[in-house]
Amino acid sequence: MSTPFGNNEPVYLQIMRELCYQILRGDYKPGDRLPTWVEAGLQFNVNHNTIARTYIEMARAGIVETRRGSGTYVTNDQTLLDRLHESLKKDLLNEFVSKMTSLGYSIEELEQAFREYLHDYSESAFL
Amino acid sequence: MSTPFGNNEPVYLQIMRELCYQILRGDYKPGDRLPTWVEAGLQFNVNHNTIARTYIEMARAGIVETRRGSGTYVTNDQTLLDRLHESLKKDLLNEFVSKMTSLGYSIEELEQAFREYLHDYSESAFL
Amino acid sequence: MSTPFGNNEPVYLQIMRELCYQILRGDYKPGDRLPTWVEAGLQFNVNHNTIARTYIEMARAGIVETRRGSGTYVTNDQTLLDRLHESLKKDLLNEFVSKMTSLGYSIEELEQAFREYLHDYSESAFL
Amino acid sequence: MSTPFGNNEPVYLQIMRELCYQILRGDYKPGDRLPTWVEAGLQFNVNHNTIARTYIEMARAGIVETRRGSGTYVTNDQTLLDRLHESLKKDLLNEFVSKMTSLGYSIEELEQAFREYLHDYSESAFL
DNA sequence: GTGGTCTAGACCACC
DNA sequence: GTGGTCTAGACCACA
Repeated sequence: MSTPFGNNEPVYLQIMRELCYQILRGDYKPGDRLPTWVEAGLQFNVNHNTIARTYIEMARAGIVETRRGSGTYVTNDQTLLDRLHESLKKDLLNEFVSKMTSLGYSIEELEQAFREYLHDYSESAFL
Repeated sequence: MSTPFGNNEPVYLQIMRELCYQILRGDYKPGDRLPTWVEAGLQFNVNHNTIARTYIEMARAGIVETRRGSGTYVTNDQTLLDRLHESLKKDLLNEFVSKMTSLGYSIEELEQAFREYLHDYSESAFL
Repeated sequence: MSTPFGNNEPVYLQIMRELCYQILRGDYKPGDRLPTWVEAGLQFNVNHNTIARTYIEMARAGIVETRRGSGTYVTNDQTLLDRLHESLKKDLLNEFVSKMTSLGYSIEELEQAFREYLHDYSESAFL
Repeated sequence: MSTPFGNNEPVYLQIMRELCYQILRGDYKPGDRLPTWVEAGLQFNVNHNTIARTYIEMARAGIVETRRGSGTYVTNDQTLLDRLHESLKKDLLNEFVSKMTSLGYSIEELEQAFREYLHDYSESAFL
């Protein structure tokens, strides 16, 4: 049964999230040059204008820095990246726990469900 | 620092989620009558047409049943509700774990972060 | 694949159609007494008020005649019934042919499709 | 004598049927762009929101595909269109035959009535 | 300029 | 009085 809540998130935000995750988990390090609009457009299979918008938003958040005629670079401000990392972690945890409790789960049931999930997850990893 | 990913979800879907959660956690039981368009509109502080759209979507998903001139009722199909509950639980777990791993967390770190979060959470509950 | 056009026809009209058909094909003859509201309500599994509305509409069309405290009777005006019969036949043919041509069928293709359908139909009748 | 069964079908469904027919008979080919909300609203002389609802339903049925900021396009899934065409044909035949038999026509009388109708129909075409 | 959402208010069909 | 449809017009997201 497919969940009845469609995914309406704009494409440029989905890409922004993906790129932020790649930066925060170290795929791109501070100072690294991100792919050009066209390259990233091909990677994500979207129009390069969509990538442009993504980079603009990331620049506004301070995560990247664009240099005219040179490219888009990951910020050197490691503190900012760390804060962002921590902030996203907390958001994910908050969202997950709050939605599960909205579904009627107590803290104990939540822990139980989480354990079961990870158990199944690691088993399936052996395949 | 506020997370740089805005929430663009349409209001009628937010309300749909909220109502589904209320049904699934038992606030409304199978066969119960939901608030009328106007009542729910006042509750959620939106126009009654937005509620109408919400109810249409929920009816299409089989979660509720509308009877003209009478009202909107929670389905009596407990099986469907159970399946929906299970499905939503899995979706939430999947989304949480997949995003955390995208952020670079290993399974162990994930468990660790989760435990810490719940620890802080239950401590703050004593306040 | 289920056709994407739902059936929104009001219940009282569906019942009216069914009763008219029963009269026109002779299940009820001119002068016959129709079931009471309550009886018909049980037959069609609807509220007796819905039957009341059905009978009112049929009376307005002259097909039946209600006598206070006695019941609802099929009209004795055979001419009216004949005209109604002819009229419904033409409507059905018109609607069918016009929709099929709207779907792009020529007269020849229409005849062909109709013959095929009746062929399959009579074959399946042997089962 | 006008048939006593009114047509209460919602406008947005009538338009949906009309557009589906136009697509299925080839007025719009797979991949073609349908008129915008406003254009179609002017064509059918309804509010653009009614067209919006029509397009939403057609998109849900997979007949069209909407691209934000670009337009609404006929699906490229020819198989789906073929199935829909076949399904609508069968529905029309089923409805016609079942209603005629409900009216008391035997298969032979049905064939006879159909032939007569087409005969008159083609004669009138010469006018 | 396109689709998508939302509002405010009207009218209708049904119960 | 409930759900269902439709209008008219506004604003936003996206391309």
